[in-house]
Amino acid sequence: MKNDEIAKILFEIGEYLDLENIPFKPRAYQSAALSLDNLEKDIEDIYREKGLKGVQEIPGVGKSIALKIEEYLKTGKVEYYEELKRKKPIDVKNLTKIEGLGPKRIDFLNKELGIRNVAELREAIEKSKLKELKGFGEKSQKNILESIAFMESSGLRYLISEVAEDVDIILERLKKLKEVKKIEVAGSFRRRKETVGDIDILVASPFSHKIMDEFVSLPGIVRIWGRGETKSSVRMKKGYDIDLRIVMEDSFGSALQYFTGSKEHNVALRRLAISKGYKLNEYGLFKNDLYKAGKKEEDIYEKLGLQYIPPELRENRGEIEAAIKFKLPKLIELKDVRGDFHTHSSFAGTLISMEDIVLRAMQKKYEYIGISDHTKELKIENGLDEKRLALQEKEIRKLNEKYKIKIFHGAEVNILKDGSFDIKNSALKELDFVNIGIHTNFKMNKKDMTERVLKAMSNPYVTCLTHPTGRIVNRRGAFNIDLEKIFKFAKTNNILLEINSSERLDLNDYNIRSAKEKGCKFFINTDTHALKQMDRMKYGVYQARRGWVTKEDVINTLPVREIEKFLKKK
DNA sequence: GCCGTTTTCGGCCCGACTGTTTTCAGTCG
Repeated sequence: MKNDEIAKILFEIGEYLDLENIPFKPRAYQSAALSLDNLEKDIEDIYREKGLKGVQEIPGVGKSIALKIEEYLKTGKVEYYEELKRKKPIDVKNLTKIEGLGPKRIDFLNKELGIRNVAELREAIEKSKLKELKGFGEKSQKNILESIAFMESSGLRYLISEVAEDVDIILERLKKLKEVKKIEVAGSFRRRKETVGDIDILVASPFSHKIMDEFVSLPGIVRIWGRGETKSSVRMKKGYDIDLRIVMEDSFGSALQYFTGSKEHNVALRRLAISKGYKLNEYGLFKNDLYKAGKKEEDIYEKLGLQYIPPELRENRGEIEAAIKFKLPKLIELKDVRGDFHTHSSFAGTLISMEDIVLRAMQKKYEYIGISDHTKELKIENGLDEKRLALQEKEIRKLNEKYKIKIFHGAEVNILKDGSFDIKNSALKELDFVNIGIHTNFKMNKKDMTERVLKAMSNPYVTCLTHPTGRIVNRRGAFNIDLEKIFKFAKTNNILLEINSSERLDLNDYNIRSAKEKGCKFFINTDTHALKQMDRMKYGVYQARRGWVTKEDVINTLPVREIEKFLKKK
């Protein structure tokens, strides 16, 4: 989609204008960029269908920016942007990533030392030129150099599943202190964003010394960035930072709201507060300087006349408007899930027996469990052919007799390059459910890939399309596919879409929401290849929540009788 | 440059911290 490309250009225009110290325009460009980034529809389609007027309907896009978007769609370039780059050939995008450097200082460094990019900045520091400048010194020079080094060594964001364990340990340790009255994780971790840059932990307490002492002596810390009365930061072994903030109990709710973000949500919320004659900050909600709320987060939303907004929805993607009308969906919860339809057993490629899977499912108090091994094309997974699938059926029947939990027999069938399957319909017919997914030939153009998947979905035995975009967070991007068409087809033909809880997290939050809006239903599955992975269901549920999904949208929340009916219809 | 149940003109979120100053600009979240 051109959306990203244009968003990037608009964002950078904002950064260049920032360098020139122009007020307000930078924000205008950057909010238009954000809005474009969040757009569900393809900007090219919008322009084709509704022209310039349609483009102007995008929030934050007025006449001037719409014209620039049109120019890009027609010529592949925005002259205004090219001119800004010519005038100031500075790599603003990467320079602003360096901590302690913003537009003003970048422009200053360019004027004083002619610095245009990170490499030249590093060179200047190595020659100790920076610290001679007005407003810079030994310390800022050192900090900048460290930030460059860190950026070059990692730069990635972390999956929440990668940091969750550390977070749990820290919370448990700090909770034990009697000085800690309340404690919560805030930031993007609390919003359950798929990846986080750092972790924010918030504590309510009147005494802070002991808490800070404990915090900076936690296991896994490699360095301490700062240590103050109310705020300290540490760098963890894995490479990310944890910030701890201590506030008074009366401000805990407002601080939690503030530090949970997102930034965009907070900006919108504060605007709303102002329009109602309030002032909102991390210390509380005030009217005429009188404290009105702040102890509990819920009170702030209530005083503003809003339904409580769960953290997962706080992205300024319509949640405030919905909360004004008390029309927020009741989001799905982990406890609503009654089974898992994507597990791989040792009958094919993994090390876990079907019985292990069944026992683990019972431990989780599931009502049912689906076993879905790969089919034969996936040699590496020892994929099953028709014969072995029939053998597996016998084993599963035995297990069904032995245990109370209902075991469904399925498969994860490969969608071949031409959209056909690597296994016969006669075998699929015998299964309780059929997942289909792409595991090979990722590199196709959008049209061919879409046709391939649509053809696969037209097979009458298909229950669910697994990991529909093929992406793996931080590792592999989505393949080219027209999701709008896929979602429409899924809705019409009653095919479920998978919310995959593994590091794929596929569908992602945006796609989930757009599928839901088209009336699609989902499976949330773990894609288990090792027993422990059956525990990651929660990450799929988080994504679902971020996609505004309710229990009713997810088929594996149904009681066993109803899900049997659902599957039999296929 | 964008936007509108006080406005088509005049606003645009806000407080803390850092490193540098000697009262504050710039940056961050």
